[in-house]
Amino acid sequence: MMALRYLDNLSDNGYNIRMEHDSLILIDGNSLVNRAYFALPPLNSKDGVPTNAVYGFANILVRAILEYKPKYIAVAFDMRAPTFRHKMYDGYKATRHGMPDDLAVQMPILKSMLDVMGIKHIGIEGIEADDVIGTIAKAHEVPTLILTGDRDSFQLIDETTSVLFTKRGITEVQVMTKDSLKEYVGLTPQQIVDYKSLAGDSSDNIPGVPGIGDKRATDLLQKYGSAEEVFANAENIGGKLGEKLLAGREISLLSRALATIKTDCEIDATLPEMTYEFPFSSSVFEFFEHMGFKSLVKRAELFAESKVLPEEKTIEPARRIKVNSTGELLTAIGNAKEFAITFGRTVSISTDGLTQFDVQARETLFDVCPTDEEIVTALAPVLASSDVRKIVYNAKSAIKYLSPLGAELISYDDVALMEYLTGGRKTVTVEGYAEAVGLEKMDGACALMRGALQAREKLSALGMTGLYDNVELPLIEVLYRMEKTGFLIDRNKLAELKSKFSADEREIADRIYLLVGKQFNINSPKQLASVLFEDLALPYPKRFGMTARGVQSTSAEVLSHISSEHPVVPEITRYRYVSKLISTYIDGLGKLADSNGVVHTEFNQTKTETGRLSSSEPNLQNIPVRDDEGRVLRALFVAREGNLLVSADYSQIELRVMAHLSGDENLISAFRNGEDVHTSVAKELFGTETPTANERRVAKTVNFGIIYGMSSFGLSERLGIFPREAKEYIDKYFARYPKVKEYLDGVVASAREKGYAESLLGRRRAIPELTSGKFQQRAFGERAAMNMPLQSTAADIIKIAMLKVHKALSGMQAKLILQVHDELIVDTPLSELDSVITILRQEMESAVELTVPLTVEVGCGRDWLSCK
DNA sequence: CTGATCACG
DNA sequence: ACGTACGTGATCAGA
Repeated sequence: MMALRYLDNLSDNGYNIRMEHDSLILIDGNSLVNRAYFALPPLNSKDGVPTNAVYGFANILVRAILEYKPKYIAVAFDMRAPTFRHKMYDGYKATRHGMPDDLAVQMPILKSMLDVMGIKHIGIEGIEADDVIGTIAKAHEVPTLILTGDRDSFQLIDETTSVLFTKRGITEVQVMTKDSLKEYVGLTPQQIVDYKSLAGDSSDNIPGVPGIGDKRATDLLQKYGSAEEVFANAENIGGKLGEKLLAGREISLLSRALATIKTDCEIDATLPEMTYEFPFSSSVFEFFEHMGFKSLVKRAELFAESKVLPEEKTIEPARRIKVNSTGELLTAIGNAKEFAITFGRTVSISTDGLTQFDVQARETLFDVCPTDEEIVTALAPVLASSDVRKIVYNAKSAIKYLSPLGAELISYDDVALMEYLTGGRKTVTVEGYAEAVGLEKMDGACALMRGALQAREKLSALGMTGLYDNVELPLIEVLYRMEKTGFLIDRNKLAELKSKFSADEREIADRIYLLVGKQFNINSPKQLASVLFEDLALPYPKRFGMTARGVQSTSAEVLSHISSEHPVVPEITRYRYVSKLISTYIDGLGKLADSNGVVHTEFNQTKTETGRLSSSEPNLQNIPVRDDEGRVLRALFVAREGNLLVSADYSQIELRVMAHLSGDENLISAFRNGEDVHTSVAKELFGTETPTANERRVAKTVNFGIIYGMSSFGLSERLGIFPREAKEYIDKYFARYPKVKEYLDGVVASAREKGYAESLLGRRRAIPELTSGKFQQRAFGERAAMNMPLQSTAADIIKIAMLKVHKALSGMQAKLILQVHDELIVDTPLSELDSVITILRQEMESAVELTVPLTVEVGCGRDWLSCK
């Protein structure tokens, strides 16, 4: 029981946690070395031998040793010989390819490294590494951690065994215990094998029951508990699903046998054999040196004798002081007018950038540690004080952390935001930030204190203080409120659309199988290409090249070119569409709704190159609208009980910005006269007072092209005409709007000279591609430079509008809930409807004053669909 | 994980 | 002579 408790509490950086028992780490050598190999760029030792996989392996091994201080370690490797699973099923791991050569040569090096370290490694012909690990894990009572990137191992989790799971290559690990498995995967360890017996496993080529995938397998197991019970109830389940189950019973039993890790192999591995020497001996040091593992050689704590090379870095290390009470933390803050603070399992503060005080938060091994609540309660007055400036990294996430603990964050600087504005750096973790500035990852508070000083100077030097103080910083609170309020989903409608689209999807799939004469995975571009261009021998339009994987593209564009070649092609196009609607928008949305049916998107403020926001989990900025069939999904987004949604969007904001920035009289007068800009441009291009619908369409495409820095080729593609004709349109456009041409040329020239393009409010984007020697890169830089001020100024404008709208709505019930680049949505009580419409129009149109009017179109309705 | 595909402004 | 419009995020397959 104890093992579970401490494993559960191990932090990412458990530097002051001690194991209370002698523990064992079992490593899946092949899994880890593979991940290391693919995660790292090619590296070589002095003699030119590839080393990236060994280096990655060494790094994660060292991290595990330092964090968990295991008494025993063993590494298991797969051998070449076939195992009982291959004999049972020909296809087992049949989709696996052999190791790349430059990985294979590293295997003996890796094993000699383990030998030098005195770490036992085991490879037995005919027994897979998983089975070796399973057997050893079950044979010993000690707390055991299995280090692997392979999810199969989750079935071995029990009271004393957990899995250290590598994620994102090898940069992150997650401890998977019984409880966290339930939380993240939704299954018990016992159910993992059941799951594979139903869903199969494509990486090992375990078949599973045809027609049962991840979702259905999980649902069935959550409902019936075990695969056995699922089959016992197969007849009651009925329908297609029931049939699939009944038909797939045999294959499921085979799959189960393949997926079950053996725990009773003949392996002799006693605990004493699995001890190792740490800190490492000088031969390990020499090995690292010979291999060129510089960062490992520098770490004194790894080696018994101090043979460490002189430190190159000149950055003064942080002094870290561990405190045991909230009182000591408050004393450390003292009367400081500002201090840096990081939250997490450890709360750290620094007032001078040199010394950092850490207190371990949350439940830990040590009863003396205060809880999150205790720390936050003690700090609450100073966090909420407008007299003390708090320096944080990603304030919105700090506010989210503090809010449920009853604390507010008022008066702060956000280093992540400053870094984004001044250096175009995207937000990482505070630990990542500390490392990026040359400190240890634990020295977050010190890094922030130092970074804030520099970043403020840089903001001021770049003329961005106003953008930061008056727009980006206050926007944090607005975004937080929007996220917290969230958007209500109509769950009845969701279920209704789900069954309607799913039935549709099944029918289309059946028609496709009938038309091509076999079943295959329509979602697999590779399988689809082989069906279309080999089985059916349809002509592949040759202007579409091969994809990076060396197969023909099956994109909607390719399909549209061959749609009349075979009746299956339009069916596939439609299947794609319906399947996209289901997986991304229906299932995706359902998973992310809270218990009240509300989705809380995250607005990312430090993500884009241009200063736009982005939205994720779920992304509410790409809900279908362009096709009638998909647009109905907007009816899922509804106003709260008794309320209405009001949607307001800027009309042609980017073209208006271009009119303003270029000063082109012709364009300006079109907007001042309230003309439809596409029609105006059509008149100019075609020399007619009454352009046809098609002429307007062409003009609209040209307008978009201008915003995106188009080429004649690009325009010709989209209009389906020859590049020569497209060039005529472009020349004509620039002849009629000469200052637009001047302006765009000027932007590119200025960006090339200064190295960046900028928006109306002084937001910058560095464009180093402009000075590249490669034509392709340079051309990209030119297009990006032309687009940036337009997209970015539009982003500035709606951010100002959001601040104004939020302020104007204060004290009302109506709430801003969504921004979609040029659109704002407010959920409002009926009683406030008129005021809200007025506020939106007023505040959005007056956000900035341009030489052309900014106009806003407003609509309202019970749901988002009916707002238009 | 990366690439292919496709949803949005 | 080069390759082909700017900016995003989610899902799936397959390595």
